[in-house]
Amino acid sequence: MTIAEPTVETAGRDRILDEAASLFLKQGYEAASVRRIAEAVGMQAASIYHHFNSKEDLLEVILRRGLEVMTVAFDDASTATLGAPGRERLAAHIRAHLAALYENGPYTATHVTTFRTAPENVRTTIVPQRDAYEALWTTLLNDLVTSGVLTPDTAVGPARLMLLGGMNASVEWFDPQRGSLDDLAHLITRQTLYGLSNPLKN
Amino acid sequence: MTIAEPTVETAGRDRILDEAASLFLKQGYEAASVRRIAEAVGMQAASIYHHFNSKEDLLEVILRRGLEVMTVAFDDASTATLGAPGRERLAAHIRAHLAALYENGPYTATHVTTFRTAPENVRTTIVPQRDAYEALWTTLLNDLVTSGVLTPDTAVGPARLMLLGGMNASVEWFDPQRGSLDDLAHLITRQTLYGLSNPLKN
DNA sequence: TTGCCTACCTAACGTTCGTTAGATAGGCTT
DNA sequence: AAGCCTATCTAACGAACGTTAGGTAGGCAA
Repeated sequence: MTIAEPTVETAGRDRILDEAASLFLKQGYEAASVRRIAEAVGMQAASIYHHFNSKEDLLEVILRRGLEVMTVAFDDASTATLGAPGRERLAAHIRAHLAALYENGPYTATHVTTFRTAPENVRTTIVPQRDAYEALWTTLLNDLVTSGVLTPDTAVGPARLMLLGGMNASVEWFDPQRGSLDDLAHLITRQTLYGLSNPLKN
Repeated sequence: MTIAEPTVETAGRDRILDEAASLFLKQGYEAASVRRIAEAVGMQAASIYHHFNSKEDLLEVILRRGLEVMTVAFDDASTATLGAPGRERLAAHIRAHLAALYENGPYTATHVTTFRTAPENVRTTIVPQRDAYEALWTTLLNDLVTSGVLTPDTAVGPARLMLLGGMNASVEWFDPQRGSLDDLAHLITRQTLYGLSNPLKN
């Protein structure tokens, strides 16, 4: 009994997180009541509070986990393409972000759809970790500009926001059951690098 | 007293719509209570129900108005660039969609951020009108492919969703008070057509 | 001038919300 | 075997929710 709290990690807790994240994703944070979350898990509403201090606490854990899934995916893509050409590195990171959105549970998808309207105190505590993730992308894009892969006059800030925004918006229409994640990643990579213009009629 | 209902259109009603749309945009539909909306307008919660049948009714009117602002903007852009070159037509429609997001009130921005988690019956009644707007874009992009402006192997469906998704996602970061809407439109148009790749190192 | 209609008000309704208190049943430790 | 701890339960709290009933003041029409 040296350190008590953080070592406890039960299956019940993860079940709650899974169901809550799914409901937050589908209905939004406010619309998904603690009672409905509990019902989805198969327990009473009060039992949720054995695992979490409050509904806001539950949301914060979910948002943080979603961010962590993204960050890990980004780092994995970085180490996997350490010496690779710039275009390959970009492709790998796009693919990684999309994988974070559609694999390892609904946490990342819930994060990107719920963060904007989350209660202010929850949002505030998460902002630093979120800025860190965006900084990873900024560094990557800056590298690609410096190494000449991207146009020298690239506006890195807007480019990053458009790219991430476009990928995140795909949660509204892309169904990983119906479409291939690799196809989506290739499509977005190609469109990001070369655009839609017909090269023969430039 | 031939036709009573639809002729009534008061300033009070529009005030309610404005404040409600702003609150739905900032906090989400569920989090923005009727009482808070009424407070923002400067009246009592019960007075809202003199103008609207229910909170869902209020949301539906707002979502529909947001869609109408988009559609009118699109049609205006179409007639304004009837004989123009393909790239100019695309640029005009991108600029028009962004203008719909950031001018004429928060209705369009509220639509694109609130629609996904809106109550199902509200969403259902709006879907046809929404499909009609997306069809406008599909037709435009198909025309641009046929006329050779866009690559023949363009996947029009995903391309449309990425473009609209990227533009809509800009409501999370673009502030029309700080940045120029024309600059944003040019940036998105250019990135959509030509991508970020360095043409010298192709 | 009377009467009606519009646009608000006050008061209250039943429901659902997040949350807490306290009990219980089963498993692990001693 | 005794005691504790974890995970759940039932019951209930006060607050906030969307909504309704009924009243009132002012302007317009007859």
